Amino acid sequence: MSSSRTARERVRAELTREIADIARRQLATEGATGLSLRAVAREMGMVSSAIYRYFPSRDDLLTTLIIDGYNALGEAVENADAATHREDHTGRWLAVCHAVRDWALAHPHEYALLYGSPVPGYQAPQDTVAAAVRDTVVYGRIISEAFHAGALNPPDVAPPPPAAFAEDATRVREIISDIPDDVVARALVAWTGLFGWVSFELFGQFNGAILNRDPAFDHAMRSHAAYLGLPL
Amino acid sequence: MSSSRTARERVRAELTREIADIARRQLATEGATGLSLRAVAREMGMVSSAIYRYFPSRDDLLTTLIIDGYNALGEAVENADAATHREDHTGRWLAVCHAVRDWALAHPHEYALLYGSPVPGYQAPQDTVAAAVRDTVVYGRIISEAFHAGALNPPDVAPPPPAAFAEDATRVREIISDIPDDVVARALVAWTGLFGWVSFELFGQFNGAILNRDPAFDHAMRSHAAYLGLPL
DNA sequence: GCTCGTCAAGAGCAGTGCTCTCTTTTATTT
DNA sequence: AAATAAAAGAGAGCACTGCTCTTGACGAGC
Repeated sequence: MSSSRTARERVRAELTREIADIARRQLATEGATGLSLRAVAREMGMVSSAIYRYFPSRDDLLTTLIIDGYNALGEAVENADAATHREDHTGRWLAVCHAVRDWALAHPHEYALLYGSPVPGYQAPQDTVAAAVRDTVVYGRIISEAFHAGALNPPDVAPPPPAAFAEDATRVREIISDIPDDVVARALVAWTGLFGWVSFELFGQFNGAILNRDPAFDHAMRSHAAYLGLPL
Repeated sequence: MSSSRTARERVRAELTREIADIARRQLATEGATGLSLRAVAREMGMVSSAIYRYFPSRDDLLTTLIIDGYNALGEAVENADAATHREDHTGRWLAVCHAVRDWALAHPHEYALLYGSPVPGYQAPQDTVAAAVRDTVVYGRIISEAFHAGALNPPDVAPPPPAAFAEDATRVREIISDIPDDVVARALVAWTGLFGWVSFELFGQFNGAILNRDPAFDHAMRSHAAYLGLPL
């Protein structure tokens, strides 16, 4: 009884996975707007309406791809961090930066789906946020551990964060635990700086100007490290 | 002869402008992928094929909107800079930052078109780049003037840019004139940091975490100013 | 053995960008 | 003023999209 039911559910899970895989391949070549349910169905030898047995709408398929994307990026970041020495906080930060950029360059359309313009009419469901912060959690752990190891000695040039920032800092501390407001503020600047750079590079803003990008990126991220107070 | 010819060309120019205007309104409400030539034609009381007399393709209409967008943002940035004291370089930087963010918040879909995921299959023609650097030119002027006024005293924590950066720095100096490589590098970090923040805010990455955004943004941009070496 | 839920298939709806042809309007030339 | 050339609008049509609804087949549980 349950064995046959699982047999059915197993083929269902298998097909669901295959649809997502083909969709991901299409996403990689055509981009988000080029993702077509009918094309996926065609490639599977299915009729288009059959897809709807597995994904109630195109947006649901997109959601799956987004969650998978966040997880893939998060895993890449986790692996990069794990391959470094725990006490080498600067190395960990740089490893995270390069992991984000490398993954983005390898999966430009997926990156665009995660960090580019939101798909119009598409409202990200709550399921995505858990996966979305996976890389941020790694980043937060590095900052937090560096701070508590006394390895964060920021240059004394930045103004203190405004009082109005306290509330947001408390919320951020649910991810990056136990660091003072000013470190939260600096962490935010570095984090947005990382993704700002990657987005500029990927979305064509550097075209014709910044061409030798590997060393420029590395130096920019070292600059952020210096601003964070990480030792160089 | 020429007066009648201009009569025809005048109504043509008028219609072209009206199409672009309606398209911009649609873009503002529906987003880039929701921009439909047929809908524009419908709103104009035209038949869809007639639009093609004015814009050979949807991409051409998009190009027009993109150029207009860059110009609108560039003008906003220029005005913000012009409203400050020329010697107050920090104030000018902050004015530019807020102008970019304010414009982006007021025109989220247009900002997404300019700085978000590139539209798939769409190749930005050369016409766009002239308009695209308009805000960067203002920024570059501020940095350059601050440097030559001796107002740039960066904290001595950042590593010097790598030798491989020299070539790109030369290219950047065509926009930001006469500043040394390390200032170019810092300027790049701040510039990407600004747009990284705005993109995060606009594309939903701050949702549920950073809510009191005005003061947080202002502080973040002051931090970039400090890193640039601008006096606070 | 019969019923019932699951699934694939197909037709169809409303929409899209774009092209082609045909007709009407406008401007120029003879 | 009439004839000609150029430009623009109208409409049909192609191939495509997401999505819905109905029909028919198959396998599991009573």
